Amino acid sequence: MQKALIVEDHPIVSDSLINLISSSDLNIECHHVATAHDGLAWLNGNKSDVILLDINLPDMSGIEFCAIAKSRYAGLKILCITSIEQRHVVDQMLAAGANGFILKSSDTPEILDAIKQILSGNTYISQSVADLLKGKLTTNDNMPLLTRREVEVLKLIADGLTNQEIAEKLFISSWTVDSHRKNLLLKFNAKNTAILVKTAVTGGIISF
Amino acid sequence: MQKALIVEDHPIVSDSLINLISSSDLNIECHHVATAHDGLAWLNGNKSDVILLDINLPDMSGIEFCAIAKSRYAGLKILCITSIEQRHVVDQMLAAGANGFILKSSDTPEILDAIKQILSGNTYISQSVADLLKGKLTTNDNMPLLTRREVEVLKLIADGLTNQEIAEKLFISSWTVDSHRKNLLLKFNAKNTAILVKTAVTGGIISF
DNA sequence: CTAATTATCCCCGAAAAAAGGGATATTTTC
DNA sequence: GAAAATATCCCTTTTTTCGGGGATAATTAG
Repeated sequence: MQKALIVEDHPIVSDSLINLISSSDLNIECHHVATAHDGLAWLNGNKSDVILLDINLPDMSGIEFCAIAKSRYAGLKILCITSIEQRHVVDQMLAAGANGFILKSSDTPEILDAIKQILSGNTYISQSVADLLKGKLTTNDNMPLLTRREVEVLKLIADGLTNQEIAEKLFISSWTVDSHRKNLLLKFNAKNTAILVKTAVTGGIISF
Repeated sequence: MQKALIVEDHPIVSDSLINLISSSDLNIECHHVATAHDGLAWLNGNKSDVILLDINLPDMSGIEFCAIAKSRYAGLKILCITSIEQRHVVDQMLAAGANGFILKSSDTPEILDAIKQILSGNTYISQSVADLLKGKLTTNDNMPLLTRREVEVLKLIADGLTNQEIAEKLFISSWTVDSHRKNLLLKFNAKNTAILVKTAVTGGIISF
């Protein structure tokens, strides 16, 4: 008997997952918590083989939770289940040590398959997520590839700083900031700052 | 036997809903579609008593879908099920004629209760949503209250239009647009367009 | 090592936005 | 009906952005 911990704040989803697993051929016992805090508390005293993890938790980002859990319990497998289909989240999640990644929009059999795969030591990435990583971008992702500096400048622009202010903050000339700004407008094919920021935010490049 | 249409693009959620309803004491037959387009097509030829509607659909906003469905089929009841817990969405949804509103984070019994309530002609609003409407704002909502015109102008600003272009589009003077812009900056306490747009997008006032 | 990319710096002129004033008509709300 | 909110229009000055150039170090990738 293996054990799974479901960290998910939407009962409708967690109920479905528990039902799915218990009625499958997997011999897994599920425990369910709704917050990252409760999840970490439960791990501290209970052995788990796999965590089914929602990215949007009320008290902590799934990315943080994943990083913490992985650093404490080496053998633990983490399968992320989310509805966010944006590249940067997948990147960060995998960097945090996630073993698998599926979307809520995945078929239910795919979820069971993913659990089997990661329990046997593989990394499971659903096709739609794999497409994202390969840059095939099946859905809404035509975000340009930015350099580190450009992202940095973009965030400061979105925070309302002027070229001059950004220049002072980054210890560079305002001419340089202007160059980056122009490149950003070019890469995003944006007419002005307003639509540049909007595109960047909706595209997930700027979070909060 | 009454009929329900589930409009929801996440199989994990729709499966759970179907399961929930069929194993309840409600005598309801469920039909499931994943897109707004399919939903409208099905309604055009099949009687439905109630729609369980997700707000985030791939091809259309749930708000639009709600407005269209309500205008075509007067007796139809619509229960919105979403994870978005922001005030403006609730407002728009109710304005579009929704009969009920619950969150995905609602307990499963609450969902059945909501269906019963709206089928018997009541409007059901879950406690957490009611709290939002009362302005208690349990989570993150410090968005200023905007007028219709301000929202209109804000969206066009975020789309990259200049004051002059907005003026032409709305058949008003560019001075007027400038006034609205100033009020927006004031209400959002924003230094410039960049942070104004960012705040509006992350706050959910501008969708896509 | 070479080529490409990235980061840096520079100039100019036109366009737009921001900050600062106003004012008046029309709705909506009380 | 009166008060408040909303939408409209107007002007000036300063700041900032945008479009169009250009150029040179420092990395990075092949």
